Amino acid sequence: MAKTTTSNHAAAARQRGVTMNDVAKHAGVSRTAVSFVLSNRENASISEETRARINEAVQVLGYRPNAGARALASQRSDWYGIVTEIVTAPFAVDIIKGAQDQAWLDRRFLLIAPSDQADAVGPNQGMEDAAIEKLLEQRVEGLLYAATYHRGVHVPESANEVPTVLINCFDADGRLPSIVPDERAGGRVAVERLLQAGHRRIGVINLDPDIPAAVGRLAGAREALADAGLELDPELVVPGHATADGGYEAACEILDRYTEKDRPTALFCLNDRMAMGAYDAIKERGLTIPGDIAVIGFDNQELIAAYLRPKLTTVALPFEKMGALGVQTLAALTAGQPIIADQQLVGCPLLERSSV
Amino acid sequence: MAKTTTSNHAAAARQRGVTMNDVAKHAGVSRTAVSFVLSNRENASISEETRARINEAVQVLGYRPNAGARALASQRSDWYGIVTEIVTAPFAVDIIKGAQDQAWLDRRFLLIAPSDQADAVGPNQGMEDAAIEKLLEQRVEGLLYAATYHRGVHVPESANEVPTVLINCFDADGRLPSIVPDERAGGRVAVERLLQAGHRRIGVINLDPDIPAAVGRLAGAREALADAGLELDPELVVPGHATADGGYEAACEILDRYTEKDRPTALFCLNDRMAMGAYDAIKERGLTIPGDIAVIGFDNQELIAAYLRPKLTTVALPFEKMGALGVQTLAALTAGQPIIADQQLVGCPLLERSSV
DNA sequence: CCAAGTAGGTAACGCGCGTTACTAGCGCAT
DNA sequence: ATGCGCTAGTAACGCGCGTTACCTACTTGG
Repeated sequence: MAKTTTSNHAAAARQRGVTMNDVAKHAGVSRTAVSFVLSNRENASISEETRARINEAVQVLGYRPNAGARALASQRSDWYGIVTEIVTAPFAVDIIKGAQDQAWLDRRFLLIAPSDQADAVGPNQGMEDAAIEKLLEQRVEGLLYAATYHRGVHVPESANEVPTVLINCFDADGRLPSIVPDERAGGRVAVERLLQAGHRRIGVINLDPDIPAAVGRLAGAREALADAGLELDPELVVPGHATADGGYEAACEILDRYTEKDRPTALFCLNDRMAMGAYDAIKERGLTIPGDIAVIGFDNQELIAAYLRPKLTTVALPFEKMGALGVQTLAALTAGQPIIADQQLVGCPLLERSSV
Repeated sequence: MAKTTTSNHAAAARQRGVTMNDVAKHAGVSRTAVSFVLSNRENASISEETRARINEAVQVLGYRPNAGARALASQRSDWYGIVTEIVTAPFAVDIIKGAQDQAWLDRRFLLIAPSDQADAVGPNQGMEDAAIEKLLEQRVEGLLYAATYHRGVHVPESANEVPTVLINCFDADGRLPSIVPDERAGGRVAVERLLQAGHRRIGVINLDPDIPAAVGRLAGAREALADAGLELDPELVVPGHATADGGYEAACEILDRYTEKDRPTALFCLNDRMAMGAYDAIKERGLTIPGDIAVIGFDNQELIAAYLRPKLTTVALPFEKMGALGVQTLAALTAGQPIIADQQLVGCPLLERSSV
């Protein structure tokens, strides 16, 4: 009964917003005392008894601090902002999640701004500027700028007003710290896995050869082969369009080009979408995975890799980890610590499934 | 040159935060005048000349309003909050995007709170409460509560303190307005499409028969058949686990059970993941899609539907639209307008691709 | 020449809170 | 009695802004 009354009281009071003043009155103390207790001030001398009275009043009235007012008075918001090109892109989301989780652990709030409105008119740049502007209006203490695929970017100038960290991309103008996947190590681990399974003739379905992902992954593949005393046969590297259809066509070409003896026994597809297409090409020819041809992908696009049959062994891009690291780096920067490194590389773990 | 100076000036000033006072001084007017100009007040009488001077000062100094202070003074935040179980779930993200875009159009900001931290300890409920609490501390004016799959939910009590709208779920206690997909109409359109293509014997790979998705889609399928003077053969409805493997097994069962003559010529898979498995079963038996067997899915899980070969014809769940509608409904509620309806149904459009 | 507008502003309060400076009371040594 | 140091607080300012009430010219009609 008493409990019901209390909770009703709380609900009613909240309607109009219970303030510290209300709490102070209820506890019979000054608002300052309440503030001291709530912010757990070290050198404040408040007796245990009044402290208890205040805490009780907070409970009874259902007091909830006003984050905006607190930010205004204390001149710090505890907010970070993240702006990313395509909020619904499968990868952007994982970055956001990693950052969000980490921010939550640090008792901070992550404001997420879209930079690609559905009905945006004109160049994307304008949208991005507006998003950053909006975040700065909220007085975020730091900014995260994330790309959906690893590449160089030009960050709007307004980002320079607060500490900024780039995720999954790097500053083409070379001033801002960034966090990117270690593509090279990822390519290496993929091919090492194939070598370990006994494959010596490995086909590679390549991406656009100019992007960092292709450059890094291919370099890693070469390293792994070199370690085993092998070389990458240029003929076995076929270009592919970064889709399932592209992978299908590339796989067809490589499979039909050789006799059964010369045919590669494994395919390293530089992304999972292409691997998905390669599966079709392989199955179409009556070959089995991994019996006749082993396949390894890259990206770990869950919806594909985990549902293909057999499930696809692939190398994961560490999006969540990059997001978390981004927040940590930002925390360090806003705390005035020096930058750890211009560019932090994050490892790409191999995910063993059933296609090798 | 002059421009450089200006922008430097602006950058330097922003460091310490340019306030309205600074603008007022620069323009030689009172802060009130600045406020009037910036908020475009109707009945304020400011001459065109001083208005121009103020606007110029804003430009020169690089003034940016402080959203927190504004919220504090005006007693309205222009913020909505959204809390959803699994931020990275493929569907949740689309809801967020729809809501985000709409909020942006309405010049509002959407705060996104996760209710499923990676390292959450104990029951999920605690996390959700904390997330809502955090949003209320930011003084959001309304709350969106989204689920990743259509179902009944219990919303934490604290959500009652501000207008709340449910998306892709409904209040099991029946008090809050909700927005859900029209599963029945979706099921109907799927089967109508198959009928239109000449199929008369249609297999259905079902979901857990108790969830709203299964109930609605199946009911819609029955309606479509009834309109064509047909009945749904109970034997042709096989239960499936909601994964690719589940779809594979269900499809195997239905394909192997009949002779070529009695075999259904089309499969309605109640989700795309199962359709993905069904593809494998069909191809494995040397049958072609859609030549021998047409397949239609549900959900439009892009990464699957758009990359399967042939691309999967499916019925889309209108996540973005639901998100947008959620924000619109919230806007109406916070404006004091009466609720349009307890439950708003949103249509599920058919996406024609190549599997029918 | 005077009262009554009207255009063009400004002073001052309060939003909810953090923070600094100050005070009142008390025990204790001088 | 006086001074000192300590505990347990409180008064008051300011954060940046919206808003109301008010004030001062300058017309305009009578």
